[in-house]
Amino acid sequence: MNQTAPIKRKRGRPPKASSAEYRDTRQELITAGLAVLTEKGYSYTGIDEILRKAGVPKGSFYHYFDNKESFGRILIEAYGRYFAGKLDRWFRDSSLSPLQRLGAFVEDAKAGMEKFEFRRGCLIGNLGQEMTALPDAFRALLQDVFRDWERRTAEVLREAQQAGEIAAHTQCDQMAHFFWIGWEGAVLRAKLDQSPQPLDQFTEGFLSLLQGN
Amino acid sequence: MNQTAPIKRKRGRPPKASSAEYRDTRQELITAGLAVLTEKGYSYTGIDEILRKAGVPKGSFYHYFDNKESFGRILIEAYGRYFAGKLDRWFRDSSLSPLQRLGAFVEDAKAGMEKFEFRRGCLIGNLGQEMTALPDAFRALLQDVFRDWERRTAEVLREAQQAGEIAAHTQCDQMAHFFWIGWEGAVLRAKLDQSPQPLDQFTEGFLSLLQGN
DNA sequence: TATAAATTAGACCGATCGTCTATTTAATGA
DNA sequence: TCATTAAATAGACGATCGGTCTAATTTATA
Repeated sequence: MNQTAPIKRKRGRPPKASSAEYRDTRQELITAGLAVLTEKGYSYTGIDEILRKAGVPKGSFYHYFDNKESFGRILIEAYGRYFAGKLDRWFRDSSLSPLQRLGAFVEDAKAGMEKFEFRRGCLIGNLGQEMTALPDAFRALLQDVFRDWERRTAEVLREAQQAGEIAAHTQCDQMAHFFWIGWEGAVLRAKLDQSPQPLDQFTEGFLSLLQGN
Repeated sequence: MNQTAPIKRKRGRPPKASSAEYRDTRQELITAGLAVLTEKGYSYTGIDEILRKAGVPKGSFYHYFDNKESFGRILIEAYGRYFAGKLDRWFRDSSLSPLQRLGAFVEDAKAGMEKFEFRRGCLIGNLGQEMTALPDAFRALLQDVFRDWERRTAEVLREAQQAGEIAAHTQCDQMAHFFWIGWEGAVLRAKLDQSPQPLDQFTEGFLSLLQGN
């Protein structure tokens, strides 16, 4: 996010000593790309805007990436991994009960949206919505990410079951699927309303569905 | 949708007799605009694409509308009205119980998505997601539409309450809000998965939340 | 019959899109 | 040490965007 040093970007092959710079430009493009695409999606976003944000000249982009589509694929995978890590961080926190872990994730996600004044949403949700305008190859990637997140969520629900927090007959896989269907809607609405309220409202409903109010 | 007659579009002032044609071009632009924007959203869609789809030359667009933003506002309002009518049609069908009316709406919406092979979603949801890339004036319009749909939905829930289909302590306004938060997520996911399954999954969860299993 | 109103035709502008070639700099191998 | 190659940036390129504008055409109106 922050430019730790005002690195001079120079033409030509970089000196080997500072080989840190080699990866830097590429990583800065990915970071800037995620920032912009979580806000505005893929189709409408121009490469120029990402380059401007990263302070990288246009020629560099096509040195590090084949084209916009390839860049998009890399962003989807990077975001999927990033978010899976975030899920794990909370879902494996044994100092909390399984349902509390779910609640802790929600609070974290809320804070994440608030931090950017609800301008940034979920990359996967954004791209899912504009799927008809996207390269076909994106569909399977986006579906894979959801499958992964749902698998992790189902796992924490099964732990809640074992801990007796939710009924034994609860169908955890289906509930995890339901969560991610509705959660993306809540993120969308939070962006529209510029408020965490939809995230809370959906979470409350989901928890009360889990516990059979 | 279908061109009922192969109307010849002519230059010059139209004859007064067929004053139907006066509104025709304007209406065809709106229809084509809705078709494209429910698929791809606002920002990435060019006016040219809408004109091509409607078979209308560019000069006509700026005769009927001030600019793209104004056109967008008109589409939001048109879609809001269109969908409110669809809601009313089902929610006021007294041959069905209140909860059955909700289910009938869901079936109708599912059929609507299937008809276009899950390429078209909800205009309001689409625009909500890309809000950061939209004219500021759109925000309030989109929120108004959701408020309107939620009001109509809360009404049918209250009727379900009176009919004893759901508990008396159910907070109908909140439940209607929950429905529309999650429903938009389900539409998004149905588009990604090209399947009605997410719509069914969300509806099943919502109904079971309502009935407090 | 002259003028005004309504509509379409399509050229045009500056900006921006994604892509590609040329240039510059440093590492490498003989 | 010097030619060659690898790594990176610079910026041109044609296509297309939203938006505007003038001209052309047709009918209504007075």
